[in-house]
Amino acid sequence: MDRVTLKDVAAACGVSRATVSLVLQDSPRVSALTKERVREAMRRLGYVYDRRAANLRFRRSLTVALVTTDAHNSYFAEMTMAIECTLYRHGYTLLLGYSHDGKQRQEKLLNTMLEHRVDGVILVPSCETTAELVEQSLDAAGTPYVLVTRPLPGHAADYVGIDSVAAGGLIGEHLASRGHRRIAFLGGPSQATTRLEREQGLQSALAAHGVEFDPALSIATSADREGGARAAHLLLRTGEVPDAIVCYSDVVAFGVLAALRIAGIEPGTDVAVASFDDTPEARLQQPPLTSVSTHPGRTGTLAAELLLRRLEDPGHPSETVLLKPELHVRESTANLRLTREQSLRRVARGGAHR
Amino acid sequence: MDRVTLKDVAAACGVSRATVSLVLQDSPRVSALTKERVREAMRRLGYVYDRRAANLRFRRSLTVALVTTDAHNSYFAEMTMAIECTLYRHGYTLLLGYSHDGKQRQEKLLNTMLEHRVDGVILVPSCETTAELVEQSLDAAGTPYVLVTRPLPGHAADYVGIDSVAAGGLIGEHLASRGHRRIAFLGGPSQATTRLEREQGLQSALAAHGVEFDPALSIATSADREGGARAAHLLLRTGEVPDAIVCYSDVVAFGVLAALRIAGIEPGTDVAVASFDDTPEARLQQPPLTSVSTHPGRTGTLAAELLLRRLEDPGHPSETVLLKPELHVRESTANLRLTREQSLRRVARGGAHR
DNA sequence: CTGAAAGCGCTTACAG
DNA sequence: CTGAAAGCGCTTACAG
Repeated sequence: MDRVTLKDVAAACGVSRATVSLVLQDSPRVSALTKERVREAMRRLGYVYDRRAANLRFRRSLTVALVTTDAHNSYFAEMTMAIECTLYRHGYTLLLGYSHDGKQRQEKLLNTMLEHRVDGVILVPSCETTAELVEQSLDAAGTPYVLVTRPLPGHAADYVGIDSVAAGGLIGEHLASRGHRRIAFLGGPSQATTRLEREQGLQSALAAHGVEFDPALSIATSADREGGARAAHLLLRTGEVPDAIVCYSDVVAFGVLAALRIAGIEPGTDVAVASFDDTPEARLQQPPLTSVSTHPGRTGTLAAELLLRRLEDPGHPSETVLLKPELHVRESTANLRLTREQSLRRVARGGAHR
Repeated sequence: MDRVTLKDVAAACGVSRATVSLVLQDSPRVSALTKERVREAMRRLGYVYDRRAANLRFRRSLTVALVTTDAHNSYFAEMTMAIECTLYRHGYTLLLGYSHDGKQRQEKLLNTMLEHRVDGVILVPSCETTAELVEQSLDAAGTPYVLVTRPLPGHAADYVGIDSVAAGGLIGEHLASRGHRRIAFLGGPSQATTRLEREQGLQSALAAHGVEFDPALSIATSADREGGARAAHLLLRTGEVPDAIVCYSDVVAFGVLAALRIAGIEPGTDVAVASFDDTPEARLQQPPLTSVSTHPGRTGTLAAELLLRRLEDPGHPSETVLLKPELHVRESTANLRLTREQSLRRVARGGAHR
């Protein structure tokens, strides 16, 4: 038994395929009676609309591709859900691919998505993605797209992300104003724009308080738990415990916390710890983790909305949306009793550092 | 400028569309010289293969739909990644939809996926999904599918999940053997098969140790952090702190831990806490959480493999794969010093309970 | 080794 | 209000 098509439905009610097609679109040009008869036949025969065929004519597929790095990080999971939700509400279906932060895999995925004739693409650029790469694939194919989370320097396209410099600044300001002077920045891939920007913001804010950021305390690793643990090890190997540790992300921080404890250093007591993302898990740590919210849900929603607008109006000038980060101070940096003790140590050590 | 099609490429090299199509498939029927010429032209013109059109003829779309509940839970995030990875390796692209555990939304999503003519579907059935519902949509359309994570009683289809009864049994056995007698089961939707099975396994294992499970201590809520907190409140309102709390999932446990602390009850010290999923976050709690691994990655990979096999061989008898759970004992239940103290209390209270 | 023709399932002007 | 015809971009026998 073959699949039921428009032709079968048409034959079953003695009308033409054109009429059935019009019923499908609920066109006012078809009488109510005919509509009812056709619809009844569709139900009876178990007809399922074939969008591929329709889209071939129609030149729209009502699909959007999301190519992202992975979903281990709950930031990306949140963002993905928000994107799907927004697309769903507008009748679009999501095609999803994980690049695993690999350039080659990303290229293959983008190509496949284009072959599937998605109407648009939302891309979290993998680590080594360059502006040329995107131009050669997406722009060349004339497929609208939005970049998310990681900016691509020197590239004019719709972009949604967090203001990473400001995010770094928030933490720097917070730590410096509490008197911390020796501050490490742990984890995250060294090439990542996000990392560079956060560090830059951190550094500027510290400088504004007369605190110099020591590049030797910036240790780049992968942006996962293992990376955090590794960075913490490398830091401790220098024999120095800084006043505060800023982690590239909450996930990195989890690894850092574990490594510190193994080394007998109590986070929040012996050293302040702060990070980026403000995942739900950050709140649940012991001590609860000071973290800068990067608004994954809002980012996803905005990205989808920006893309949908561009689909409607391809000529719309490209737009960059930078969300404002928010600092959430928790016990990992806010325990006053402890910071007072630390202040003493800090003062005692002060001369050696400057 | 219109999109470049086979026709344009054919015209550019003075061959027919058929020949270009054969080059695309690297058919041995075309000479090497012609192939090179055609490929060069495709590059030069920026030709992008249109799978929709190809599939319309070919009757395969090389796409698979995943309809799952959400991705807040890192269990589902892991599973989704494993599915995407396996599909990618076999040349399939993933269409993704989140039902948010809603029956209606799931139905709409499934319908859309069928309209997109996916070759197969991987479904995490939403809460109220019945066997009939699945039969009316997926079976009626003749689209192969695999059920994941949540079984559908009385339904013969490919299924991959964890043996939830065994999982509950592992925790029951562990807690009973440590002398715990009053044991609560918190969180998770009451209708969920998974919940029923875990509770059943828990109850049986306790019974084997002569411990009776009190249904009054089984409190169903949503399967998220808030649900956990709510369940803990309801439990504490009875005025009793049980010996141990079994949580429906790690995420629920995070809510329970927070609520206990707010109430001045220290998890691991005043009450043992265990849960299901063994997410990376469980290890990172204070105290580290005893949890039963439910193998999300393995589940996803197997589900995709089962579906791919069925796509190749539609007549293959349907198969149920039940993964064996694994108990990971950590400090939340394993702190011996504490359990000894608790034993005393327990003994002192023993008479009152039985 | 290559081409002309039919067809996948739909939609869209154009007639009537 | 409804139908006949062309066409979306590809593939697949069938000829030559």
